[in-house]
Amino acid sequence: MKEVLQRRGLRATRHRLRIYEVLHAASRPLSIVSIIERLGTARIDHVTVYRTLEAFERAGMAARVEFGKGRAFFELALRDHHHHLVCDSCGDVEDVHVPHRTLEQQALRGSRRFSSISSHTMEFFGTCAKCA
Amino acid sequence: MKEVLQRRGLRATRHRLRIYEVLHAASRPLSIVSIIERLGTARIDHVTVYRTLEAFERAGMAARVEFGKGRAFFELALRDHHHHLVCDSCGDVEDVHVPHRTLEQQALRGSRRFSSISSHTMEFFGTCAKCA
DNA sequence: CTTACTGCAAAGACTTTGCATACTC
DNA sequence: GAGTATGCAAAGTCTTTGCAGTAAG
Repeated sequence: MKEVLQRRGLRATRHRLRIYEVLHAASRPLSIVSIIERLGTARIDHVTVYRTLEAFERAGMAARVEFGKGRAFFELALRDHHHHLVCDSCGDVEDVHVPHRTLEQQALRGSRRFSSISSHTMEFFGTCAKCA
Repeated sequence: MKEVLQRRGLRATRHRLRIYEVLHAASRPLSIVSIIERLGTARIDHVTVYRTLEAFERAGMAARVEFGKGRAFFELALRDHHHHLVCDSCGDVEDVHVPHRTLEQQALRGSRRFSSISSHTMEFFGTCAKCA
């Protein structure tokens, strides 16, 4: 695990390993607050959490996700590109795979003023089986 | 124009008409700051702008859009459902139409834990012709 | 004249910055 | 030991809340 960080030029401190563990265990995007809660006894300053996630993101280890909730969520960026299904009621998140390559092509084709598209975001909202 | 507001149960005050005008003239999503700037001499308190946009949204007259920038953007919700193409460089926005009905169906089909999908968000990021 | 709207002040939620100290490699 | 990482304090940005005064229907 230390290697994962060092290979990306990051120092493998105890705090960073712990944050990595939390993200790995969650296997879904977590808000900063939620990450701090799950750190439990580790008691890491919130500034450090912000800076660590920023470092992870820059290193391509984590991805930032927005659910229109006005705050950032993070997940490990180990898996392939996917999208999220968010429960309006309980906030639970499920990964979904939707063909998206053609979406960017379609968008570019439908555009009059853009010359290239580099990325996109897509989230779905609904009700999970538990809440239904 | 007053009718548009009154028909929705909102009082047609000078401020609200002015904010409506600004949104209409822009024909693209605007941040609160940008709206206040465009109000020019009107000098409307930012709290009023927030509350007005909230009222417009509740009445179905305006839609809130997020571009992952940590702040809200608003546009009139008069036109049909569409998505946005945002320039990474200058922030310019263009509307694009991408078939999306099937997207929600695909997502639901690919889900294991959700029973229904009610909405989605989708934004594209790239470079506009001007900035290219 | 009743009810909704507005402005001001203040607080709240989330995120960032500066700087001295502590730790990795 | 050089250079990064951390904690603390403080500030910054965007948004919301409370309340008294104002205006619309």
